[in-house]
Formats: sequence, C-alpha cells, structure tokens
Amino acid sequence: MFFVQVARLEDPDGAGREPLLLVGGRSNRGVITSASYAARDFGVRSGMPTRRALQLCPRAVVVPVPRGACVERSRAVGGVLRDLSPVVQAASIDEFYLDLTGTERMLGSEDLAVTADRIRREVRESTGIAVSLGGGTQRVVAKVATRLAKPDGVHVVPPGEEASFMARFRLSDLPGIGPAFLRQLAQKGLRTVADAAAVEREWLARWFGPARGAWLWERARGIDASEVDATGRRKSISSERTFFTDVDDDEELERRLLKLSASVASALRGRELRARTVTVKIRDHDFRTRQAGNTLPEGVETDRVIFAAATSLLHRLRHRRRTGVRLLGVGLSNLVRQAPSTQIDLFGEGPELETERDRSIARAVDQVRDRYGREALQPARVLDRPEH
DNA sequence: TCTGGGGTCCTAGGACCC
DNA sequence: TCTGGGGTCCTAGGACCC
Repeated sequence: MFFVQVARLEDPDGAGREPLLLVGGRSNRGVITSASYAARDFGVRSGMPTRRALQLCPRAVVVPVPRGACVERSRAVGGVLRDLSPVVQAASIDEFYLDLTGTERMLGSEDLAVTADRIRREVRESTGIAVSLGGGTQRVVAKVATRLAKPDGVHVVPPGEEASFMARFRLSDLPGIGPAFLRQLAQKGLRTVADAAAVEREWLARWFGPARGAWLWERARGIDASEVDATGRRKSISSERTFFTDVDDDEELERRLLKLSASVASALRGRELRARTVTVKIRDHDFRTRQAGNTLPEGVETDRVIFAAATSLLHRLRHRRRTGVRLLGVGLSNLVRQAPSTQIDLFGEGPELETERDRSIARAVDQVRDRYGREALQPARVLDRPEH
C-alpha cells in the first residue's frame, strides 16, 4: 500500500479522495505497482497489466508512481526507525528490517508487541505513512508475520512458537519461494510448510540439491540466522525503459542508450561511487531477455566512458540478434568508492580510461542540473562512435 | 490481457594463476 | 610425454523480491 499512500498524501483532493485508486504505468505497456484495498476486491494485483486491471475495475483511477515523493517518504520512515532501533536495514523502498537485539535492558520487561506498536504509531505520526510490523526471533518469522499484521497493525510471534507458526502457511507464502521452486515442490507433492517440515533433511537435499534442501529444511521450522545488514552498501545501479512501441533502428537505440547511460552515471556520482562493470540489457519483441557486460580494469564515473562501453556492448548484442527491441537498459556494478585523488599512470601500462578533465566536466554538469533542473543541460546528439 | 522498474543472490563454465 | 589441484575473476542467465 506504500505507493497508494504516497500518491494520496501528494494529491489529497484528487487521488486522496479516490477509493478505487491504482498506481502504476498508464501507457499501453504499463503495469500496476500498487492498488488500493477497494480495488483489490475486484481482483486487481500489483504487477498486473494496467489494461487488464481496468477491465476488472473500470471505474478505477490510474495515477503515475510519484517516484521522488516515494523516495523522500521512504527515507523519512527509515530515519524514524533508526531513531528507535540500533540496527536498521532498508530491504527495499517500502520494507525495513530492525534488529532489536541488545535493547532488552533499555526496554525493560516491555512486551515486544508493545514496542512494535509504539514504533508503528511513531512512524505514522512523523511521516503520515501507515506501516505494519511483524516480530520474531528469526528473520523469516518476522517477515511472514507482517502478513498477519496488515493493514496497519502488529503481529509478534513469541519465542518457542516459531515452528508451529510457520506450519500455518503454504510454501508459496515463504519469501524466496517463487513460481519455479513451487513447481518443483509440487512435483514432490509438497504444498504447505507442514508438508515440507515432515520430510527428512536428506530427502530434501536429494530432491532439491544440498543448498536449497538445507535452506528449505530450516525455513520450514522458522530457522533463519541471516543477519540484519545495516551497512546500506549499494551493489548495483541500473536504469531501463520499455518503449511505447518496439525499436529496431540502431541510431534510435543509441540515442536511448545515451539517455540511460547519463542517468545511471549521474546516480553513480551522486553516491560518490565508480563502477568497474557496465552491462547492457535488451528485451526483444518476443520477450527474450539478453545481456552483455564488460568489466574494466578500474572504476569509471563519467557519461562519456560509460556510454562508450555501453555502445560497444549494445553492438555486440545487436550483432548476435537483430530484431525489434522492446526494452533497453544500462546497469553498473562492481562499485568502488571514488578515489580521493587521481591515480597517475607511472608505468604507461595503457591510457587512462577517463581523465580528471572528464570527471570535472561530469561533476560540473551535475551541479548545473542540481541548481537549474535536469532539463537544464542535455546531450545534443550521439557524440562518440564505438571503438569497434 | 501479454508481461514495469528497481534491486539481490546464486550457479555454471571458462580463463587464468600458482 | 600429455596432464593435478587449489584458487580467483569474469560472464551470462535465471530466480526471486517489492
């Protein structure tokens, strides 16, 4: 409900008054990101094509995702949580894990459900966002418990009741089990968590492999020792766009690639990072998804070098298969911190990928856009040709 | 009624190194 | 003459999450 809530807070007289509210893409190829509970009664679900949602619920109103406002509100929620809990991990824009280990003395004998409810009220008062909290001694238990807390409530599983709590659910309710694993499980006649808990460890390992077998054996008992990671390190930055209609023209694809490259490069610099790996992703007209990547000897951050790498990857993909393109994307990974000073190429082991001059230009462009808006400075045309 | 965009993690094969 | 065993890194694809 996060996106619906934000859309309503941003437009109280419009979206705020609309009970049948859908947030998501409105183009011919859009999907629903989030639907109000009233709209869900019509069978609308997130991820569903907007066209289909409007057939199920013709009187619904569709508004675009208020992206910027969602990021702001998410940060605000995270801020409140960090004031109330020592360890907070932002798992996504609308989901956080809190590790309250060590706060027992501070909280005295207060019941965890009381603590959770206080957190819930505090978040709502400070940010206007209604949140649900699930609690437990194991991460997977807390996660599954949030389902029972929705909307706008709290559900805490007492210590010792983890296994019996988990036994109430279907395997499809477990985070980490999707359509593919579900099919495999069904082939062995396993549908519920209780079904899986009744199978011996060795059999699960034999059926699903040692890693997944052990994983399933533990989750079916509510065992999940994975830590709450509060470091907040980004591992990748990407941007992708589905076109209104398929694009088959190479020059048009390069123009799109330039915009995507500039966008991820700017996000990269905004986090004071450099990327060693550039990846280009294509989804062809028949929905076949392909990607090509290149890892550079050092981290880069400028539009020029990232676009040059992306262009040569795009050509590689197009060379392998040249057909109508539905989606184009650029990703950056292998992220490293920006070096405090320029490295000097003492031994002449090859030219630097980007110069300090490149970086100064890129950062100057960022500053202009910060002050005068994204539209203030834009690439005029495709400047660089690929190396090969 | 064809299927968004932002992510994370895992796997398997190959190159390369000692 | 024709081949071990350990490791890391890179690439591509896929499953999964919200």
